[in-house]
Amino acid sequence: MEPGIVTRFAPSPTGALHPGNARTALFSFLLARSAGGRFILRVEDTDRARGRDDFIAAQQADLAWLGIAWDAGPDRNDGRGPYRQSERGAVYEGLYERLEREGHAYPCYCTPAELDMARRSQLAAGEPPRYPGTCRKLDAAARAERVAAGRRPGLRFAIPGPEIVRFDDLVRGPQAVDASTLGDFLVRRADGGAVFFFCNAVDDALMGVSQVLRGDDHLSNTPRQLLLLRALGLRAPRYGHLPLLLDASGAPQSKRRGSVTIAELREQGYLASAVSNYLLRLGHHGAPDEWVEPAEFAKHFHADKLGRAPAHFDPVQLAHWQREAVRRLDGDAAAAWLAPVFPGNWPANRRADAARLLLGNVLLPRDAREWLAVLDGELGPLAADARSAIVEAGPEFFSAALVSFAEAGADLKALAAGLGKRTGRKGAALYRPLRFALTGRHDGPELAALLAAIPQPLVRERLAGAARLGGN
RNA sequence: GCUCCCAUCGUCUAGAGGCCUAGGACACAGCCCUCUCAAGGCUGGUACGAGGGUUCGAAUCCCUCUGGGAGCGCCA
Repeated sequence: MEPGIVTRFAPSPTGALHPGNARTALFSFLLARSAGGRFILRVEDTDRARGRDDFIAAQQADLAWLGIAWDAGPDRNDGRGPYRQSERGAVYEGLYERLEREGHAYPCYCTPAELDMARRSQLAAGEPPRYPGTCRKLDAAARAERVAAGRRPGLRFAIPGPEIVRFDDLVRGPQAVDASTLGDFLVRRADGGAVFFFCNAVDDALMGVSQVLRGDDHLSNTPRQLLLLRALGLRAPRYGHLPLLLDASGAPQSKRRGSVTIAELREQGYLASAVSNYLLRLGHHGAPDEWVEPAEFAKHFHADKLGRAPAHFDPVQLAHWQREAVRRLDGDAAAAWLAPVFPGNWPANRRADAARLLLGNVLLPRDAREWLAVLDGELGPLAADARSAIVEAGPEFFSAALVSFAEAGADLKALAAGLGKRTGRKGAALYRPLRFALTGRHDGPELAALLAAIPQPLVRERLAGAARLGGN
C-alpha cells in the first residue's frame, strides 16, 4: 500500500524562525499539499543545553501564522509519534542495540580532548579532519580497560568499505560520493543522547517521510544518513537540498548579523500572505508574477522548479508583496490590522472608515500613525512645501474656503464649487493649497474622503490657521 | 587544509546549442492619467564573473581561474 507523499519540517528549538527556515517549511508543506500528501512537524530537541520550550511554541506560532498546517506533530500524534525527539529515547535504544549487534556501530571512548587533538594534527597535515578510527579496532580487553577507567562510551557508526554512494537529489540531480572520504560518525553521545545524523534520518524513515526538503548545508552529509538507513534496513526518503537564503548584503542569514525573524516581520505588521507570497518565489519559479492567494499556493508549487543558486532576502521585494496584500484587505481586516495604532477610544465604525481611507497610503501600521494626527490631532509645524503653497494661495483664499465650508460642509464637491466661484481657482491651484492646509502634506488619499473624515471643528481651525498664515 | 555545491539585470528569475541584437516581475527614470501620493497605462536604462576550448553556431557543453557558500562536531 503506497502511502503517498509525506513531507516534514524538523526544526530544532534553538531559536526563532527565520525566512530561510520558513521557506523550507513552506516548500515542504506545499510539496505535500500539491500531491495530496501529508505534512508533519517534528521537533528535534536532542540538544537539551540549547533547546528551549518557548522556542517550540514560538516556531509553531510562526508556522501557523504563515498558513503552514501540519497533519501530525508534537500536538497531534497520529500513532507514528511521538514527534518530539526528546520523547523518542526508547525507539532509539532498540536501534542502537541492533546497530552494535550487527557490527554497524561500535562504542567509542575517545574524549573530546583526544578528538580535538586528532583533528588539529590532521588539519595541520593538510588532511580533512575525520575520526581516525581509534576505537573501531579495540578488542574486548581494551574496552574493559577503558570502562574500568570510568569512561563512558558514545556509539559510532562504522562506515562500510569503499564504495560510491549515489542518490538522486530532488533539486541537484544525481550525486555520487566516495564513502571512503567519510569518517565514522557518532550516533549516540556518551550521555546517551541521540545525535542528529542518526535520529534525523531514522525518524524520517520511521515516520514514513517520503521526501525531505532541507538546507544545502546537509548535502554533503546525506551519504552518511543513506548508509546508516541502509544498515538499519530502513527506507530512505528522497532528499532535496535547497540553497541557503542570504541576506540582502549577500551574507548568510544569521542571528548574529541581526537577520530579521518571522516573528519580527509579524510584529512590524507585515501580512502573512505578503510574507508567504514572497517566500513562494524565493528560489522557486513555479509561481506566476501576479499575486497568488495562499489557498492556491499548492497549485503553483513545483518541486522541479526549485533553483540551485542561493537567493537573497530583499526587503524591497517583500514591500511589493506587502503592498499587494494590503490592497486586498477588506474593511474589517484592515481595521484589525491597524488596531495597534488606533486610539483606544475610537468606535468600531470610525476605525473601519479610517482603515479604508488609509489603506492605499500605508504599507505598515506604523505608517498610519502619522495619518492619525491628520485625522484627529495636531498637524505640528508645517513643512516648507506646505507653507509656501499656503502663502501662495493667500489669506483671502482660505477666508473664502471658510465661507464655502460653512455652506457646503464636508461635501468637497460643493465646497470646491463655491470656493472656485469665489476665488476663480480650479484644479491643482485650488486643491493643492486646500490639501496642504487640511493635512500638512502633499500626498495622501482622496481629499474628498479626507475632508469627510476630519472632524468639522478641526477643518475650520485648520482653514482659519491657513488664513492667518497667508496673511503674514 | 581537503571535499562538495553555486554563478544571467540592483533583487527574484526565464533560458535545457540556433527561436537571445537575452524575456518577465520587483525596484529605478521619464511620460500619460489625476487635487496629491499610490494604483493603472506607455516608454527607457541596466545582466550572461574572466579566460581558454568544443561547434558552422554557446548564456546554454568541457577545462582553468575568480568570486560566493557548505561540509569535514559528543551542534542541528
